[in-house]
Amino acid sequence: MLVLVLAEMLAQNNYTSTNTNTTTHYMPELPEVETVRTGLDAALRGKTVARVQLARADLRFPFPPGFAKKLEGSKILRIERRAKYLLFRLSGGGVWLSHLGMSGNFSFQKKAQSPQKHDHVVITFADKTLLVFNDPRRFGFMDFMAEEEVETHKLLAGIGPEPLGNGFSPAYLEEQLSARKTPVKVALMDQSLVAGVGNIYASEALYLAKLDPRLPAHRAAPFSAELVTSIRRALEAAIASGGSSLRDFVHIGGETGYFQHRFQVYGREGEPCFSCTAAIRQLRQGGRATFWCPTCQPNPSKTAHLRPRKKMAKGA
DNA sequence: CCTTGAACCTGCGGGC
DNA sequence: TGCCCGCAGGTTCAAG
Repeated sequence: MLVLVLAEMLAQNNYTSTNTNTTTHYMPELPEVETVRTGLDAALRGKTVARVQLARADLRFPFPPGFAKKLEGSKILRIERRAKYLLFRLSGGGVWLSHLGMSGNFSFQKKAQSPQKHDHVVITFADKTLLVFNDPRRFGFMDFMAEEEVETHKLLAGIGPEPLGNGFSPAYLEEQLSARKTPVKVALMDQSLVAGVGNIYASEALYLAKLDPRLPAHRAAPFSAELVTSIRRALEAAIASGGSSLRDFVHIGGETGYFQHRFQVYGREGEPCFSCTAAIRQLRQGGRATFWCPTCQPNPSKTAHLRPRKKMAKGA
């Protein structure tokens, strides 16, 4: 049953056989990747890879040499997430790493269907079920490594603490923000500072924390406790929404509430703030769109005096 | 070291 | 209808 749920949920963009729904884009930041991970883990755990077909030699990067052969014959033990990366742990000690980029999409299929545009990887399992990776923009990619290489993998080694883990403490965040002049919103999107916070949830978290996204990071540092709480709340709410849509899907029959997850500010320029009704505003920071409420997230010059207290001298 | 901006690639919606 | 433009979840890289 869950298999059907997953197939539908993950095949939003290229579902063909009974597609009557509008196409929805899903946005692979941490909550979305975590929801995908949950679904894939439930559907694929224990399955043996029989065949891997690549429609091209590269996505964002070339597939590693012998990629298909390294997967074939292995059993999927479990699927983990680190930042926005998926790690498929395989029997034999191999790890299949995957990133969804901007438009990557895994769909699970009970039987082979006619290939769709941008289907780049088709994996057939021993039980004849299939997993298809579709990615129009090809910002996604895949890699393969031995499990002992995970910690030192070039793309994983520099990633900051998981925001929902213990390593992401107010003290840590304050230290990190204090050393930066860049706008706090840009800082939160830096994967070396904290893992998995992307363009949407950076705006959402700052709204919850009532902080102006333009505030220089070092001036936001005193509010690190609020920021940690707000980041976690924003991410957890979205994950919960994804989880509930997984459960509810069977009853809804086509709509995934997950994709209707309501954002407080993202994408809502000109619309009323849900808290104060002021018009949500938009600006560009580091080339990306930022959304904020000018009333609930007041100007830096007005927040300066709100500093709780002077920072205590550090050390012994 | 930090910071900024361009680049990667396709699809879509708005304006004309 | 169609063309052109800007924009979109992420990350890497070069240059300042």
